[in-house]
Amino acid sequence: MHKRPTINDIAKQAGVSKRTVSRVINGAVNVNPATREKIAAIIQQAGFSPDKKARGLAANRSYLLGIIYDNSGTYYIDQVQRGVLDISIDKGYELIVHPCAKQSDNYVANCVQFVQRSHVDGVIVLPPVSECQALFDAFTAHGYHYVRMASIALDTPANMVVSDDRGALQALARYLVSVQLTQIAIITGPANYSSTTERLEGFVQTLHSLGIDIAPQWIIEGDNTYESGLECGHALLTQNPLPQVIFANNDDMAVGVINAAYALNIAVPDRVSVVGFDDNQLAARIVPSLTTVRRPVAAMASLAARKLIAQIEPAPDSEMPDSALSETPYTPQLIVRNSTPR
Amino acid sequence: MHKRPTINDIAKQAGVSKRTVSRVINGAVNVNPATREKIAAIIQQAGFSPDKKARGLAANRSYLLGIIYDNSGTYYIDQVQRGVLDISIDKGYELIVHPCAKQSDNYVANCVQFVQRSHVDGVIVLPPVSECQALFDAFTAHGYHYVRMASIALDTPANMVVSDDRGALQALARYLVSVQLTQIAIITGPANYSSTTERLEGFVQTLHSLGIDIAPQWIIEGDNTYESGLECGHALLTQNPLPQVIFANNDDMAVGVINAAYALNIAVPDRVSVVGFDDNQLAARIVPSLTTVRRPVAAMASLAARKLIAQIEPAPDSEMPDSALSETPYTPQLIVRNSTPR
DNA sequence: TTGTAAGCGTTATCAT
DNA sequence: ATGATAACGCTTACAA
Repeated sequence: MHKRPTINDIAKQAGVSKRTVSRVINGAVNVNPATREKIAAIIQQAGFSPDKKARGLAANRSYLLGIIYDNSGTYYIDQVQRGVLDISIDKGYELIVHPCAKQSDNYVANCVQFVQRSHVDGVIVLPPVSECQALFDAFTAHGYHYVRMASIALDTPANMVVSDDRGALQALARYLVSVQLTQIAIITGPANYSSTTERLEGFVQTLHSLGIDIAPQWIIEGDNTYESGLECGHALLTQNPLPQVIFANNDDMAVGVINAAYALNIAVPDRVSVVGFDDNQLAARIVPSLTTVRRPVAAMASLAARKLIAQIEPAPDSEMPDSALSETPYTPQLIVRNSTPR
Repeated sequence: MHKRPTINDIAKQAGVSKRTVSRVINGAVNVNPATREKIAAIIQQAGFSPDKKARGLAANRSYLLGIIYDNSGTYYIDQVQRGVLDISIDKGYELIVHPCAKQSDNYVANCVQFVQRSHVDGVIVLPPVSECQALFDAFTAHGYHYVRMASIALDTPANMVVSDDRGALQALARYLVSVQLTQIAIITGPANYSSTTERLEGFVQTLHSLGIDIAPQWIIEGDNTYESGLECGHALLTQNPLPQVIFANNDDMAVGVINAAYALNIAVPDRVSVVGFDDNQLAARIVPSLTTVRRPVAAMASLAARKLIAQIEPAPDSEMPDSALSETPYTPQLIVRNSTPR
């Protein structure tokens, strides 16, 4: 690595003190416009950009954001990373990643240690890790900044970005009823996830309000994996009579159901329809393509980044009005494809 | 964020100078064992870990590694990230991500700027970005450290991690011939990618050596996207006679072919077999599941991290023998599934 | 509007 | 074997 220009080099070239250069860098107000422009030009021409570690050392910041996740699905993760970067880069923050193993029981300590050693200024936490209250108790105890992404407000607004999964499943319920699909089975996610509850309740309650109730043996619990979908799908599809529709708590399981149906020689959607949740890359490409629910993941991640940075940088004034961070309710969208009748 | 203990706090507590604490942290030899243990205990008990930015400021390092990619597929990206972290964390480096838009024509400048502003100590570059020579000329000119992942040695061994795609397709050719599948069509990747050439040549030449030649109209160029697979698959499947097998340069395209076959009501593998490359998450889940080629992506990424760190930290001695970085030839593995006859 | 100087938490040089 | 002390590149009181 070659030597990069420093603030001193710029100051020397401009014939001013480095304090003035610092002012220009940070957009302070009290600088002579002529001086400012001159310095800006030199900075530009020299390709200078302030050293984040030096800057951070002085300001007690790292200008690093972290992102913590386990098995959120690679497509989801990728979208979150891009959504966060869309915002953070402009604000001067880089993004560092921390995949963790939620099943290992020391993962709270592992995540705390990550924040400690990496010295990130704050972290964005994806589901299902975002549901682990113990983790955020620890973060709070340490005074760490964080934003959680989830399907329900588990925390203060400043610490949360929420998608309205409940509303999405209300819409799905209405849609299914509207196309006469009323014998419905459900493969839920793990019972202790709030995403599971939100979706299940939104679905079941709306169906109930429309006069439809689901037989208890048609609600079974999966674990959001493909294998689980395969297994639960098999269980459901070997019952008699068959449900008209199976809703799986996510696309991975829904694809498992489609595979189970295929193995049992049950045509989708002719004999049974399948609906998922996520709209991941499989959804559009599986045969038949999957009817599912899509959340605006990248946009949600961008908001998470904005909220996190707002925490880190106490508003200098009312510069960033709260409205910018207000809850644009992130309403997921129902995507109807070929795994339900047209 | 609460105040963390610093080296001064530790020094004070231990009743020694901070230079001595520094020695303990860095495992210097000239320290009294008793002193060392005492200090180590205090560090442990205080939960102290040295501040990377202060350390980096003094040592002219950031202890940050970067990873640059475009559309390598989210599953591939995720595996690389985890593979890199497996190594880098132990060596004290965090990982920062930079998705970039290769189609935008200023992306070389964009990537250079990323390295500049983030002050990463080095970057790992994934295909297809890793094939862009202009980028690495720029990196070299700036004196940046990098490692490229690709299907052929485009650079010095220290800067490359290579998978033997050519060998994998030789194996595939032999397999197909062994099961009597000899009327073969190919959907290649973009002609200017070396991965395309390696796979195509390995395949075609081996087939030729086995007495089989491919009709020119059965070799068409795709662009590695699902949509392209759909389109090229349709083109191939509306010819008469039909090929027995279609090899697509990656899984996304192979899944496109399967969808095209489905649309044309052509049974896979009964009337036509399909083979892909990557073994991404779709491959095992599409119906029928896809015969494909799997590279040890995480292991390759780990090696890339080791090579990169070796560049950054000039070997103190022969501590890390070159053998550790030697080319374990990364031979991909043929995965036979249901899109070819059993 | 601009500059001086101290300090952020480390490592590195040179003594002792 | 250990310790002063000066960097590293920046921000920030405090002056001028």
